[in-house]
Amino acid sequence: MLVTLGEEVPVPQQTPRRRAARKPPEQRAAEIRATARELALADGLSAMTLRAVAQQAGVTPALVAHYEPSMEALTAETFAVIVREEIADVKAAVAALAAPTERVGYVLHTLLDGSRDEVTAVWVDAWSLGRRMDLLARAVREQTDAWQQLLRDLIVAGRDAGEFVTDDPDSVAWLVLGMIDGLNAHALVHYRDARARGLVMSRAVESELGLPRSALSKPPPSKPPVTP
Amino acid sequence: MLVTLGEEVPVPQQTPRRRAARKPPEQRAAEIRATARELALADGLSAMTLRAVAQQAGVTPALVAHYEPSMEALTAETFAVIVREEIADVKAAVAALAAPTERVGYVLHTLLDGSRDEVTAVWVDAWSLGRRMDLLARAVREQTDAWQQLLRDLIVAGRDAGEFVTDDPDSVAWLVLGMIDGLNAHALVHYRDARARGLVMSRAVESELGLPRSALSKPPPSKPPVTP
DNA sequence: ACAGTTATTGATCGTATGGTCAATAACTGG
DNA sequence: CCAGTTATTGACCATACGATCAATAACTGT
Repeated sequence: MLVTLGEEVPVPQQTPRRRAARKPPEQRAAEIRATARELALADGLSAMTLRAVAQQAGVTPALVAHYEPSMEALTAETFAVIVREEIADVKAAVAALAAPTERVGYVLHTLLDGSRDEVTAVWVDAWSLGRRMDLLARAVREQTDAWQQLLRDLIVAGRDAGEFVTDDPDSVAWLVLGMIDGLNAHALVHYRDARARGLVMSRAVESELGLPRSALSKPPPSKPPVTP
Repeated sequence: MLVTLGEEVPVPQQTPRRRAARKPPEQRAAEIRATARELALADGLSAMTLRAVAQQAGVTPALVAHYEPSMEALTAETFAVIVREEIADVKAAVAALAAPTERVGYVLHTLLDGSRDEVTAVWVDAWSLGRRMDLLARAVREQTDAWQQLLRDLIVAGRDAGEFVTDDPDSVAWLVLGMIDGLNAHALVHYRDARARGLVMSRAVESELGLPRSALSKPPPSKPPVTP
């Protein structure tokens, strides 16, 4: 075979990626974690590979590995960040509402109207991956507890205010959380009408909390602030 | 470097695996699918790789690839088989019970007592993988519908028999299915007392079906037959 | 302007994935 | 007993994964 000098080597070379600018470690670390968060929300936790994060961050895989202890740790941490953010969002929104009934109504509505499907996908991935990743499983447990606690606190407050009637706020909180997660998981692969889901859910919770029919099914009065 | 004749080659060679016996294609195909089923139940759908199935079946990866159109197809089919089996189990067990209330009580009990955690894990994997595997997503939709239909039929029968009161069996069926899936997903990573889950769930369903308190919370009278 | 520090990288390793295909070896019927 | 059929395999391919480490290049303080 003849060798032609100056032959074009068919290196794919997708956008040659020049060297990343040197930045203070804290900033770079923050950027990498932010990128991981975006990636997880966009394509799921399992799409959050070393290489994918690196490319999205405009950086070498080696650098991601340098800043993060392991991909499992980054996955667990990213999951926790996303859920903490969701919880903080909801807490902030709820704080702007006065009555416990309104508050619970808002929570059900915002969690079931399909506007948080990306987060649902992250939860589902976490349940699945959590069986093989201990750190992630731990994070899932913690965040599940945090959610349950939020719901329980709302319920207890409502009971103390005389709006709800229940003898077991803890169990009701677990039940409601289970309903939300289950219905959302279904919605992920099988889009039934979000409205229908919201209605049946509201009815069930009304009954659990001793509320009059359709006390929860009305949409919330206004759209509270949401961290972007 | 000197070459020693008769040198031991450090091939790992874990149980040399002699050639698999020649079998009729239908039988071999059945064995491979059975192996896939066992693997999925034992370690989850995502553990069901070409090589893992092959090794478990005592066969070469190439043979698995030869008998199955693709791993995605095998995954989807295995998922469907497992869930169809679960549904058939429950249907058979329920048929042995007389009253609709008993039937619903049995379903709740058997789905929430933790004895079907392997299947729950398969569901969770399917929700997660289904976002990237179209065939699997399709199977998930079909089997979700099948489950909903089973529940709805039970509810309608109970209403017709005058035991249940509800004006929307379809929605109640979706709600109950959602509760079950959500609580089971939680149980997968976070073992709360199965008994507690069953109780709160029973109470909620009693209320949805207009049943008297603790009509469902009693354990079923006897253990109906289960396909192994 | 130079030396020291350190953020970033390329090269590489070992392992895993799903998939293809010609070659092999075990049956089968004549 | 032999020829034809075919179930099974080994040898690959291309790709992806997480991770490590010496080398490089961009800053910093003097």
